[in-house]
Amino acid sequence: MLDKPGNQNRQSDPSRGPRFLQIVDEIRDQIATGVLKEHGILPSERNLSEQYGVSRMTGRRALEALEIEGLVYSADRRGRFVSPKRLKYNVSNMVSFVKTAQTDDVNLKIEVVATSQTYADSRLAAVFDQPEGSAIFAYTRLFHTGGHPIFLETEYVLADRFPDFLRHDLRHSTTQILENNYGAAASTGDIVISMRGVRTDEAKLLNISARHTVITLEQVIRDKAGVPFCFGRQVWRGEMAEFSAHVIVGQHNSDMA
Amino acid sequence: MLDKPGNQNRQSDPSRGPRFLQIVDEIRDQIATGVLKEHGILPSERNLSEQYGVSRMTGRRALEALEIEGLVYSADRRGRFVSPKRLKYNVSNMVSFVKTAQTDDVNLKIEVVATSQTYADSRLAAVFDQPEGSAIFAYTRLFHTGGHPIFLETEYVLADRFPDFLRHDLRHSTTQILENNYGAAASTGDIVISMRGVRTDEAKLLNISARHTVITLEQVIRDKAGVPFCFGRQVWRGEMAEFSAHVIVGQHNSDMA
DNA sequence: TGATTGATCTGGTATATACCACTTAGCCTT
DNA sequence: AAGGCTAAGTGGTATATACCAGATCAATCA
Repeated sequence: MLDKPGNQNRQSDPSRGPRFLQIVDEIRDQIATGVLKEHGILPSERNLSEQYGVSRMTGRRALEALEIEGLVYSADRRGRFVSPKRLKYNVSNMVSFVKTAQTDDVNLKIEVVATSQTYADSRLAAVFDQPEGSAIFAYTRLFHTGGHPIFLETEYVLADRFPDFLRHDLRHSTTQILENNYGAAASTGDIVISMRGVRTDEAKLLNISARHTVITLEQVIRDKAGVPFCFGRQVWRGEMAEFSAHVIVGQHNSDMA
Repeated sequence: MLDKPGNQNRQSDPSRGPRFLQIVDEIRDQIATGVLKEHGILPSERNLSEQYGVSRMTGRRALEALEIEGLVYSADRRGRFVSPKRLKYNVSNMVSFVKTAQTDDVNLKIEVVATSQTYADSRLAAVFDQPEGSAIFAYTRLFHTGGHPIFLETEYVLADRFPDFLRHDLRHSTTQILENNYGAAASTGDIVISMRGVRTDEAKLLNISARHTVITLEQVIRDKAGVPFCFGRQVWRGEMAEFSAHVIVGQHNSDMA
């Protein structure tokens, strides 16, 4: 059961900790100082192992550590690249988020992945405070910038209150569509944020491997009267996620488990 | 540069995808069905590799995948264990969070790691809208349940407004202390949530290895007049994190970068 | 010109081996 | 009973090797 004795394999001095972390530090510096730029390609695993005189697996460990940190992303069988800077999502300002992000240097693009008309399951019924089976419009969109996916969003709206909703161009701010065309203005919201492992279908759309973690954000949007009219689930690449919000203390709609 | 030819090493049928993912699926099932319970110990890497007839590294990959998912945590050189269920943090209800969590089945314990009196740097000065160098009380606390760390929190309060603050028992809700002893009631807050790699000092306190990701939550707490009186930074074990909040749409204090 | 092929790159998976630092439990002193 | 020691176990790190499948691109063929 014990590993058998054998030859020495440690290289260079182990005083500064694990070899792969030393490599991580060097590459992290190169990213910080701009030697490696956003979307710039990193050395391959084999290349790195030669550069530093370590085995491929050690070079790989270093690159994987950088991926976990979020500094680097991997494009399957094409190489690893420097992650772009985070996109900041202000939950309290959903309307202008899409607008500013689309005009900014960010150049946010929205791709409509799927649309459908379904009926409320127990969860949606509870969220909207409507009977089960109520007609619901659902649509899934992928947000990305320059071919780089950032997050997936599936939103649900009541079909009765927003007739022909799916006829609008969903590549724009839906909060804006709801406000301009139906007079439904967002006033407050309940959000739940959590971290978990990515699912395979999500991983494919987000262009990440199955071993990554994502941040999920669920939100119920209410009008001035407190009536919920939109429910959304977002799945963010972890390294791209940053959320801010202005919250009310003391009120609690915690029926969102 | 090409890998050289060699012997066959693939075992069993590769039709159902990578071997380590099949192992992951089996163990995930065992956790879901309760065969393995919260804080229950999992097979060791060597043990697992024998059970499934794979190499130790493959067994390791499986266990690491479960760690990334958040289903499993690793206690260095003691083994791997099933993660407890998430602790839900309602940002809109900070006061009762500590209270209910301490009486609940959760049995939340607070350990005071450090306290100090310092002076506001530019960041804190901006947050509190006070001149740089203002006296500040700072304290860091570790929240855990049954020896299992959940998150670290460092909070800052203005020393002038809350004299002798550090004299109170910080193992209780500080929001409550501030309200009961100084009449400072939380009314609204600005929060920022983000995911990143853990730092080594944090990793030590949270009892996780350096390759993990954490969720950070920063919050500025304001009274009824909108005056900020408490600033906090939380660092959560990713798999333990879940946040909910009641947010106001349309207002934005986005000077929290 | 346009499609196909093939060499060569990439990351992903897998095996086998080995040393290390640390924890734990039991045994054996004092 | 308290302390110290040791053997066995654990995860962490590291090397070396190998095969696979997808991506890329240049050379080649129709």
